[in-house]
Amino acid sequence: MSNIIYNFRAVEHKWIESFNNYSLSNEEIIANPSKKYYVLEMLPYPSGKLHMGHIRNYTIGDVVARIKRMQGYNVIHPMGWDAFGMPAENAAIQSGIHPETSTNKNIEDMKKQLQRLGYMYDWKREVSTCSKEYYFEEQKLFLEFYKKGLVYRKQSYVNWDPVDNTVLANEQVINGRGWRSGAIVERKLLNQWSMNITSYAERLLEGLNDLRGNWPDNVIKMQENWIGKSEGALINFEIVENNILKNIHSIQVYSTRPDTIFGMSFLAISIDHEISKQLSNNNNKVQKFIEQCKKSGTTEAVLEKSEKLGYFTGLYIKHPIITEKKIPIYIANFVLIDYGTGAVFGCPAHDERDYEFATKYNLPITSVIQSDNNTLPYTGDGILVNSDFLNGKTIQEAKSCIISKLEELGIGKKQTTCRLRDWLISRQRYWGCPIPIVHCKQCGEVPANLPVELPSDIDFKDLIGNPLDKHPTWKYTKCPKCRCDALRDTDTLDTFFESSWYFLRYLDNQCKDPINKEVTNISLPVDTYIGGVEHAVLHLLYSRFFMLVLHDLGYSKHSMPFKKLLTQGMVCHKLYKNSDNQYVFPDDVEKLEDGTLVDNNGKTVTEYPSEKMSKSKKNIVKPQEIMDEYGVDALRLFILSDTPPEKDLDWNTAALEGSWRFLNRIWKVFNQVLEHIKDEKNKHSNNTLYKTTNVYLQKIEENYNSISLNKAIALSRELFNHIEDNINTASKSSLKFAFETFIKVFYPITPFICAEIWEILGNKKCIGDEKWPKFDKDLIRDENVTIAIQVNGKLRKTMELPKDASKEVAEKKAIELLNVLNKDKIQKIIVIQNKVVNIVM
RNA sequence: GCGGAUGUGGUGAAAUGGUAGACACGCAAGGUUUAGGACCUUGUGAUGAGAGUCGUGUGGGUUCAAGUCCCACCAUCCGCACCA
Repeated sequence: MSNIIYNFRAVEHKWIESFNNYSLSNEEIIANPSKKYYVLEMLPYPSGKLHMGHIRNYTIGDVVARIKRMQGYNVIHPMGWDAFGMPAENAAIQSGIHPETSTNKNIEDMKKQLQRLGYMYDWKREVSTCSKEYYFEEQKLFLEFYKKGLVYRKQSYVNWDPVDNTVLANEQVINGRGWRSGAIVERKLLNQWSMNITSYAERLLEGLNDLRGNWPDNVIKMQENWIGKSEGALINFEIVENNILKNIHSIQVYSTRPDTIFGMSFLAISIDHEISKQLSNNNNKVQKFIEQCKKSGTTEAVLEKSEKLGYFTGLYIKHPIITEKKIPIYIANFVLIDYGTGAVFGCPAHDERDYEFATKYNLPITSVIQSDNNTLPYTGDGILVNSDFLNGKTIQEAKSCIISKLEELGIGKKQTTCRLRDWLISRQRYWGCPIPIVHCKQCGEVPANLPVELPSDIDFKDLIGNPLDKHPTWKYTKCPKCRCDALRDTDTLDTFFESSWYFLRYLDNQCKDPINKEVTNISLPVDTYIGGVEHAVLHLLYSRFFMLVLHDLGYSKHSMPFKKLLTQGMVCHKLYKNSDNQYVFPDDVEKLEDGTLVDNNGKTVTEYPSEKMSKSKKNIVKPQEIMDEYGVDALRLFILSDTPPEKDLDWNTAALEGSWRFLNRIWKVFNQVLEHIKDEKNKHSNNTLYKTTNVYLQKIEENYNSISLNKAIALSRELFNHIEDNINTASKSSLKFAFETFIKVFYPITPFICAEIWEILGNKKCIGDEKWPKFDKDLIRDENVTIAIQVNGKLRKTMELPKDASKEVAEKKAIELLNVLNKDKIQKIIVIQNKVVNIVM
C-alpha cells in the first residue's frame, strides 16, 4: 500500500480543463438576485510573468470563490488585464516592438500560467483595458464626465524631466530624479486634464464610515489622512499702502489656528503666489531668490533636509485686530501654492516651522498659549494669554470667538479645507486611452466624435516626447462642431482611470454601453475584494470616487464598489549577497559542512533578513519551477498554510516540502480508507469519529467565513489526524463521513487532489458542484468537557465533567481531586461553567 | 513630526478575560523498508533528579484569573509629511 504515490501531474492534467471552464451567465444572476456573490481580485498588469505575489492573491480569491460556490451562491469570479501603461511603451522604445504586440503576447502567456493553477475564473467575462471594446466605452464615460463638468483642463504643476522632454508620474520620480534619464526633475506649469475629485471629498470621507469593520483599519485611516480634512479660518489681511503692487490690496490666508492671531509675527507667501510673480517682474533679487528655491526640488526627501528660506518683500500687512501693528510679508520656500491659499501667517511661539523661520530672520516670538514649561515652540493645549479679548479662553473657545470677530469685521470666515487635490488624469504617453477632445480655434474644446482610436503606426525607435503629438497626421482633424481645421488632444488617460471601473465591465463585457445597469444593480457591491495594500489610497480611492460619480449619473443604484476588502501581505524571502556584494539567487546558495554559505562560484555568501521578493535583489522563487516540482496543490497549500492572509509570508522551501508530503499522506490514508469502507467485514461500531467530525466542521466553517485560511487548514489537519488515528477502530459509516467531510472542506485549498479522490470515492458529481457539508448541532452540544482546576488562578489539575454540570458538582469534584486538607482555608470558589474552577485560598 | 499596526519557542504561528505554544516547519533519539522527495513512534519554551518554579518586548495597574483590558515606556515595520 505504501507504494501508492500521488501522481500530481496526471491528476492536474485530468482536471485542469473542467476547472478552467467555470462560467456563470447573466441570466442566472438575474434569475436569483439574492444568491449572487462577487469575488474579485485586483487585476494584474500583464508583465508576462506570474510571480508569487500574484499567486498568493489569486489563490486566496479562488478559495473564497470555491467555498461560496459550494455554499450555494452564484459566484461571479472574473479576471482581466490592466493592460495600458508605461512599461510596455518604454520597452517599445528599447526594443522597437509595438506595445500592442508585446502586451497581447504577455496576456496570452500569463493567462496560460493562471489557467495552469486551475483558478475558478469565468473567462467569458475577461476584460483587457487596452482593447477597443474597453477604451472606446471608457471614452463615452469621459465625455459624460466632461459634460457634467467633472473633467476639466487647467494649468497645474507637474514633474518634468528636462532630458527626456516628458512629464513623469510621481512614481517615476526617484529621489528627485527621472528614473530613466537620471536628470533632476523640475516643476513645470502645464495645461493638464484633471478630474474633480475634491468636490466629492466630503462624501468620500463619509463613505469610509460604512466600510468600518469590513475594510482594514489602516486602509480606512490612510484614505482619511489622504483626504486630510481640516477646519480653520479664511482670513483677509489688508496690505499696507504701497506703490509696488498693482490691483492687489489684500492677502488671503488659510489657518487652522486662528486663535494664535495675536502671536503672529510674519506672513509668508509661496514663490508661485501672484504677489511673488508681480514682485519678480521688476526686481532682480526677487527673481534670483525664486530661481534658487525652484532649483532645490520639491520631493519630500529634498524638502526635509532643506533649510527654510525667506525673502523680505518690503511689504507689510495690517494686523486685523491690533490695527496699528504692521506685520512683514516674506516670500518663503516652504509655502505650497496648491494647499490653502498659498499664503500663511506665522506664529512662531506655537509652530515648529514658524519658530525655525522666525529665529533665522530675527522675528519677534510672542507666546499666546500658556504652557507648563516655557520651552518654545509649544504646540499643545492651553489657555490663551497676551491675546486681548481671547485671554483666559481655551483654544477651542478662542477659535470660535476669533472667527465670529473676523466675520463681524467682514474680513474672515470659517472654512474647511482638504489636502486632497484634483486628480491629474492626462499623460503625455502613447499607450493609453486617447482623451476624446478636439481643440478648435473657433469653438475651443469640443468633444470628439467617438470612438477615437489609437494610431498603430508609431515608430518607437529613439522616440522622444509625446508620440501622439509627434505623429505626422493623427492629430489633424476637423472640428465636430464647425468643421474647421482643428487638433486632437494628444494626451492619454492615466491608467488608474481604466482600473476605476473594470469591475463593472466584467459584468457585461459585450455591452454596447459602458455599463449594463441591470446586471450591475444586482451584482454590486463586490462582496470580497482581494489585493495588495499598495493600492490603499490610489486605486481604492479612485474606484470609490468613480462609483459615486456613476451613481450620480444614473449608471448604478450602488455608490459603494467593494464591501469587504482583504489586503494580503507580501511574499518575502531571505536575501543573499556574496563577497563581491552581488545578490545571489537562493537556489545558488549552498551550505558547506562547517555551516558557511557559498555561491556556485565558491564565494562566501552572507544571509540577510527577509524582504519582499524582487527580481533585482534575486530573492525570488519562480512559481513555474515550484509547480513543475511539487505541483499546484502543494504550492497552494504552502502559501495558505502557516501565515494569516493579511500578514507578510516568508518563503520556506522546507515547509513547502511539508505541504507536498501532506498531500502524499492524504493519498495514502485515502487508499486505506477505501479498503476499510469497501470491506464488508468492517464491524466496528465506534462512532466517536462522527461526533468529532461535526465539531471540527463547525470550527472550520467559522474560520473559512472570516477568511482565516491558516486556521481553517490547521483545523482540517487536526480532523485528518483524528481520521488517521481511528482508521482501524471507527465504524464504516463514521469513517466514510469523516473522510468525505475532510475532502470537501479541503477541496477549496487543494482542489486537484480532492476532485480526484472524490471521484474515486464513487461520486458522480464533480466535488465543486457538491453542497458544503452541514454539521449536526445536537451532536456538538452533547459532550463531556475538560475543566481546569486552579488555585489562586494557577492551574493545578484538569477534570472531565459532563457539559453544563452544575456549580456544586464542579466544586465538589475539584476539591476532591485536589485533595484539599484544610478546607477552612478556602476563602472563595469561583466556578465558570464548562471552563474553570478557581479556588482562592 | 503625525497616523496606523506589530512584539508569544530555534522558525511560521494558535489561544469569546478562564489549561499559553493548537497546527506545522526544524531538530533529536529510536524503529522500519522494495533506500524514498521516504515512512512510523517518541521527545522538543526555560530550568530542575523530582514535586515544582519561571515564562507572551519592559514597567506599573484592574481582576478570583491578563498574551488578551487600562496607563506609561522600548523596539520593529508600514503609510503620510514644510498641509498652514
